[in-house]
Amino acid sequence: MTRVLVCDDEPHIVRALKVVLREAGFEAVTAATGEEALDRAAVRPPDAAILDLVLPDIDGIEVCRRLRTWTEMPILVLSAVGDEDEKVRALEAGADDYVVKPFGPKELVARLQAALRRAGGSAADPVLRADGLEVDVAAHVVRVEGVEVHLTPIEFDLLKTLLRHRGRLLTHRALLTEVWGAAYEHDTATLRTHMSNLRRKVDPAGERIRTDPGVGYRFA
Amino acid sequence: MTRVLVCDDEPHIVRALKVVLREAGFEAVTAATGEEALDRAAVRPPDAAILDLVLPDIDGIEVCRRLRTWTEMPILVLSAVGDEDEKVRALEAGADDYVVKPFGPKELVARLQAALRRAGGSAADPVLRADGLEVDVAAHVVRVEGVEVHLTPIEFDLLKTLLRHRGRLLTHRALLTEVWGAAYEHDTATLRTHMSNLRRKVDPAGERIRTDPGVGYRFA
DNA sequence: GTCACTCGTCACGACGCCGTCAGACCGGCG
DNA sequence: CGCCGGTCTGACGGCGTCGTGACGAGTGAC
Repeated sequence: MTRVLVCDDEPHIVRALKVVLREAGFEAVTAATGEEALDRAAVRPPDAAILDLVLPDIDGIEVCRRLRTWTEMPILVLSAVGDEDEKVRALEAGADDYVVKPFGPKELVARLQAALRRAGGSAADPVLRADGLEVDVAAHVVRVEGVEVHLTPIEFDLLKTLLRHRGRLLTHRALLTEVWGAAYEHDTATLRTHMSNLRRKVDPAGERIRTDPGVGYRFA
Repeated sequence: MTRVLVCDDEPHIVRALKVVLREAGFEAVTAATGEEALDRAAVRPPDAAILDLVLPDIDGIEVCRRLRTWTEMPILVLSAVGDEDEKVRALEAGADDYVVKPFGPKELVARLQAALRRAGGSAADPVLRADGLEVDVAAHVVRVEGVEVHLTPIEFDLLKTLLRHRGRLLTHRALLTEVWGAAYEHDTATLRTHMSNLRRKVDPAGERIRTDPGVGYRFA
């Protein structure tokens, strides 16, 4: 689900935005101050941000500018004032849109979706990361310690399945039915071979993929 | 210089916009009707478009939709009415922004620049570049190491699609439906042939277009 | 200590996919 | 009517991927 960071100091606005976004199919992450917004974005980057201009600590424009030093996510700026210079400053600071309160919920969602659509073209896909491992599921790209590694289709599906249930134990049966199909349910020999090949490519040190003897495998 | 297509049926608005844009460093191309705007854009694609919603012949939203069938240029929609449903319709039709009259000239320019920034690079370049490869999508011109290369329509679409999703793996199905249409979904033989021809013309060294056996192709 | 079991690894053969070429078809143009 | 560029099809050699079997290592039960 697409995650949107909402930063506003007025609780009732935050609550309203949360409802609107949830109904439109987004997941809202909230922050009441600029610092908090920057922290949240740093810890787990959202797919877009909605910032109020007036915040208790730092200016919304400054938040926007700092976000832009490391991310290209769509940023919408909200404000109660429609002052033209303010709009220009926000847009020049890297905001994608400037919406004046009061605004309709449908308009906000439409503007957010327009910004996301525009960013989706050039922006990077969501990437699963773990240790020095990066898996871009959409682009079918796997990098180990930064260098790209070629995986065969089966190896990629195997790694994807392991990573999707990161930490959880996956039985042989679960992996075989997920990757090969129900007919291969008991073909553990094949699974061993491909797991070996996968490890050689993405886990030469043997730290990431653990085997639970007699049961299955898990991604640490 | 960045060229902006301005479409409005009120002459004094067009004149005002022209001045504003010129002062901001843009070149303005004008049209008074929707059809004229579509014609001008087709003959020589501008880098962005500003469309009034109310036009003598066809709806501004319809113009927007038709432009979107072949171009991704930033589109700003202007309107005298701030009706929310109208905004949503315009944004869903592919517009990047919706500005309600009356608006300040600086705001308009800032919004235009924000849209251009987001659209790709910073400015006027409809040219996709990678390695020693240049693809001018609008002009249908391809250069390899500086020398122009002739591509057939299919080869051009193929290269355009690969380049637009640079780095991402495109399955056979995705390429076939994108370039040929849904009916050719399983016609991999044709795809192979054209991919071979395309490689001979734009990638004789075999470094740019990669094959993922059993899955598809990608542009490195 | 021995046995049974499972796991990881390697080598090998089979199969299917890939790249390439030659040729047929078709519409546009002179 | 003949030429020509563009597209699709079929055939063929080559190579990558996959599944199988064999072998040694590790582990726990008795």
